[in-house]
Amino acid sequence: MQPSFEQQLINKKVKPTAMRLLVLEILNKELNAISLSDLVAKFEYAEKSTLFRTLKTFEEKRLIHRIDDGSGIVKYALCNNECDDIHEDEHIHFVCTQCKNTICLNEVKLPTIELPNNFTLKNLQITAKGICNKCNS
Amino acid sequence: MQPSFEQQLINKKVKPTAMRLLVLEILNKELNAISLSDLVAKFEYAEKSTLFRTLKTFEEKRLIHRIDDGSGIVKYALCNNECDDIHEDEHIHFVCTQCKNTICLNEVKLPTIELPNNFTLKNLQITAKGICNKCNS
DNA sequence: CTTAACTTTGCAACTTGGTTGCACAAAAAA
DNA sequence: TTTTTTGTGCAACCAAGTTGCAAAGTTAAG
Repeated sequence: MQPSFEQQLINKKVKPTAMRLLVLEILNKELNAISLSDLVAKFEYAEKSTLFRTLKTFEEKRLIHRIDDGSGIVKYALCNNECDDIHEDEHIHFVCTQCKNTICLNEVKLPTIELPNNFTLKNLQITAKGICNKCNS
Repeated sequence: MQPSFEQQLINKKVKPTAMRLLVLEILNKELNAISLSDLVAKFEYAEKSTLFRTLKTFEEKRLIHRIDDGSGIVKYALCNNECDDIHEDEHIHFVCTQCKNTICLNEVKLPTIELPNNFTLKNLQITAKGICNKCNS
């Protein structure tokens, strides 16, 4: 059974304020990755800086991970549970060129890449662009 | 034999102004991808908007390609010759976490990725992060 | 050659995303 | 309850990217 939003926050050592609960709720509802502006837009009276700091806290405490999908705008999505330890955002992101949504493809496994001599790989960031399942149907 | 800078511009149907020749020269010297600000910094008296438009023109006329390496800052690098037709930036970019340079790895071939059902792939953008050959030696 | 038409450049100004300082409110600790 | 810490709201700022406009430069037409 899913822990409550409040419990989710407590588990990650984040004090569950009203603001944070609201943001967490939105992130849970949201299937796609959202940006700070997206988030601001979901509130009637929004304080950008507070939301910014909320996202920052969530990221530091590993509730969410940051996504750079090549749009130039940072987006965020909830972490999977595994994020607890590694927090390496080790999955592909898909950007639909039609609906513009950014989706975490957790199930797709990362390929191995052969780098030239003397290059050391720390981490791979892959963004696939195309048409998503919803726009295709 | 390499065509002159002027000839390169004419070939791509770009009027070879003094400004553009200077920028092309810089891009040719530069091994790594550079941003607009990087470019501005290379001039004593620089007009950001002119350089911005120069890069834009170069990109439209396919002399250079745009790179989003996850830094949030757009960078540019000269196209290979093949860019004439496809202009799909079909190679991996490497970002060195030490020297911060962004390098086009033209020789590394792109992996194939299996997307879930109903996703159509148009294009893959891969950024590898780690330590580059220079920093490693 | 001279005027008209178009292109490029320089300058200022603006937009947007991201970020910070500061004071006040709220919560936790003493 | 008082002190200390933490969170929030507001204003302001920064950097990257971008645009409008007029002056300068180029090219084409008469």
